[in-house]
Amino acid sequence: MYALSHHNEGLPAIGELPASCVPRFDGTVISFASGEEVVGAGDPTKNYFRVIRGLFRAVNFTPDGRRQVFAFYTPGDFCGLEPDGTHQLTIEAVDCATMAILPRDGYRLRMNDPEVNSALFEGATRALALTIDHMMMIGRSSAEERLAWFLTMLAARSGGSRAPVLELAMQRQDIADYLGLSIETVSRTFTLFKDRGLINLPHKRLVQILRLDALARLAAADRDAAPIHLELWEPEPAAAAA
Amino acid sequence: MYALSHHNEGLPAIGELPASCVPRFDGTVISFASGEEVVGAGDPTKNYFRVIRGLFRAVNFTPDGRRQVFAFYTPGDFCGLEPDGTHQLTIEAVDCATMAILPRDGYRLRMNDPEVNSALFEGATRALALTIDHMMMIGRSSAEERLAWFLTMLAARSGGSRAPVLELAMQRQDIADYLGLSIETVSRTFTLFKDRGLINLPHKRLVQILRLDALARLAAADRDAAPIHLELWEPEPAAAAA
DNA sequence: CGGAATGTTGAGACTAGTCAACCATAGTGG
DNA sequence: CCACTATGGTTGACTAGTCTCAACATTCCG
Repeated sequence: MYALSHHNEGLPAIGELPASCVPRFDGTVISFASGEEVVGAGDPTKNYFRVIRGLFRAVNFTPDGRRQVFAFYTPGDFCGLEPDGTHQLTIEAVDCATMAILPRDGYRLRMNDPEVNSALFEGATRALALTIDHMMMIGRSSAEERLAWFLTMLAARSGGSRAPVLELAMQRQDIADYLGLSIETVSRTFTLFKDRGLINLPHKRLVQILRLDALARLAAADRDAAPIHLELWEPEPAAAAA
Repeated sequence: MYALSHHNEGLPAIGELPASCVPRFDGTVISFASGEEVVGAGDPTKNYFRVIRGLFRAVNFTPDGRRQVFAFYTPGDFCGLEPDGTHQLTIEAVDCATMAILPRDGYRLRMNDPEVNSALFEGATRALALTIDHMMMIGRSSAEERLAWFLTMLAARSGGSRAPVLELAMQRQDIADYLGLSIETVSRTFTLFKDRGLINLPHKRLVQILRLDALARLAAADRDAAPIHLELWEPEPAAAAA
């Protein structure tokens, strides 16, 4: 369990949050150290969770130790939306991060509140939609396509910039287990992308995207597409008017 | 779209359904021919669906034609639970089958009905749970483990018998695309299971499970488990008391 | 500076994919 | 009733991509 060790050593309290982050959900906010467990597989499903700060991951293990990372959760993301009495996934903090704990009982009592309902339902269906993509990728893509998909997704999440610099909070093993690859293959594919000029790796945890267009095309798993040329991915409409 | 061609040629009408199948959901029931599309990827999300009879599949394609079967739906299953304005998945009839069409508008109007809400939410989270398993399997399992997982799942769905005979309504290509394998590998693995005495294949579409215990162990992806011995999978408690 | 953890690179093995031939079954029409 | 065909399924030979194991490099931290 997440152990009520809310050691908020100088971390921002709930007061600092943007209002949009915890709308009409009153929950306890708890901080987790890197690697610390929020819930473990098999724990009773007492709460929902919402990320306040930092990065979390949902993982699952086979009996013989193979590991699959099911999702990464960033601020604003809901998680813990599982049916039945026990959690199927373990949720852990990737780096030092904070989470709002939202007791399920409270929601059950408010089952008639349409806003709560649609928020929960929306969360579940949105997770489902993402998972469809994820599964498609794992089931049918090459190593290159998988990593390209991952980087493209991170770039999209991180906001609008056309050549974003991504800070990878997770380590290679997490990426590998998220993409269904071995850590070595992930590493080799990073190197490959660097050698091809698609990215820069100023630091192991820092990825500068140089050719988002090329990555996006790879990610789309469209092997019939033209083999990459140097057009801008999304020319500014303002500039185009000149 | 699903074309209002409800050609109910001698098929059971909704009156024949067990009451539990369409509880308090009043929708039009439509029949589909084998391979016929219920909704296509990109169609607007106007309805939810509930399988009445037969088998449906949810599929997705990459731009270059690779195919992934996301799920099979059997009677009682909900589907069409997707967010946003358009469907991500194509839903098709595998064999000749019927589906209840449940207009979303109707549900929105009944957002305050707690029963409808929990049914929808339950459907979404249950789909999510299944998908977690599915993804774990696709991401981290060998061909043998995947097929064992598939057969074990079908056996569990088909009811209690300890040595069930499964009728596969779907063809090998569907199984392959569901498991993220090639059709040849699926075929070879069937043959392998037969040669090992785990199953019998009286007909291509008929699988007799001989060693559910062994399949279940394979499916659990537990490579450290004892290498299969002939204990009964689930000895009858009554018999054990003797 | 030393040690541990993390990441990269290389060589070889192995699983599953691809391509191609073959087989089985179910219709269809003479 | 029997070719003839179409479809779906199986099998074999070969290939390619990824994993495994091992060595090495780098970064982090005490």
